[in-house]
Amino acid sequence: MSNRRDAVHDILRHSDGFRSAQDIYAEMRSDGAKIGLTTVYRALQALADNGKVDVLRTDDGEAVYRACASGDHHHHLVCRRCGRTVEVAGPAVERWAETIGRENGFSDITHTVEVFGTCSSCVAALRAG
Amino acid sequence: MSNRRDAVHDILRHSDGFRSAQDIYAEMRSDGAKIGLTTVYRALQALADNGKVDVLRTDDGEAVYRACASGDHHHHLVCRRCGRTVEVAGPAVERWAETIGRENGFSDITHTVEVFGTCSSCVAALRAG
DNA sequence: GGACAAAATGAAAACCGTTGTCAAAATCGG
DNA sequence: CCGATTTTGACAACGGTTTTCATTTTGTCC
Ligand SMILES: [Zn+2]
Ligand SMILES: [Zn+2]
Ligand SMILES: [Zn+2]
Ligand SMILES: [Zn+2]
Repeated sequence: MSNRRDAVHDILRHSDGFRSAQDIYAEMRSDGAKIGLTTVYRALQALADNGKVDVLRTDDGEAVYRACASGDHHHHLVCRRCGRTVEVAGPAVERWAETIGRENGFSDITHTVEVFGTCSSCVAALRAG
Repeated sequence: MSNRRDAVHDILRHSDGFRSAQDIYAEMRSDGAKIGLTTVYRALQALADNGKVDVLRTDDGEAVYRACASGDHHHHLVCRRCGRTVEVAGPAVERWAETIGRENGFSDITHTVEVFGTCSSCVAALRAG
């Protein structure tokens, strides 16, 4: 039914790192797709609401999206240069967050965890410079 | 020298949780201070650049600031209802982030970690209805 | 104290990602 | 088909932040 939503989802599935709405919109337009920016935003919102994509905020406040392979709770190791992203599990972190919350009398504990670095290919590229 | 910067810093020092620029501006104005919003933004930027305050982004992309007691690397346990914030250390998380990065061939590893929950007083307030 | 240069200030405009509006277009149901 | 419902997208509006730039304050040297 919702062909547009699927189109947006497909773009994300074929991307490695996190992508912004405007980014996705630009790619779709340059691919000849007839779609409006509003619709891209709406599709991303719906996908995020249904847990189909992960969302996070860049340092400058922009929302970026990714269709992750894992549907389970996980975190991300992101190359700050090329955006390459690896999904990682962190049972120790999950336990730590829960414990630290409890110890301080907090309930309904959630957390956000992201790891950044420079991936090996980017290091190589920099060396070749 | 920079009287305004200190004034902004003071507001943060007397606040418990994270505060937004507009929030701080409103408080200063209602306290009779003669200051512009631009200056508040500039002061916060400078304080953040000098590592005097911690910054993070809310879910809706707003930047919020806090003058933390600890100058060392630490994370935050934040009440999502009243904003009360506890500074927490997580040596296990530091190690985990470093390891997971290394294992995937990443270097210059950094991370962001925040824990959210409902603090005990908020739970009590909710119960009292 | 002046005089002048450099830095700080703030009102208003510009910026930019995002959301709301609403009429047109596509889709559905009968 | 035909009316009802949903989806779409151009455009305007919004809100937080940054830029601009003329004015004010501060620092320095005499
Ligand atoms: Zn993910
Ligand atoms: Zn987790
Ligand atoms: Zn802190
Ligand atoms: Zn840490």
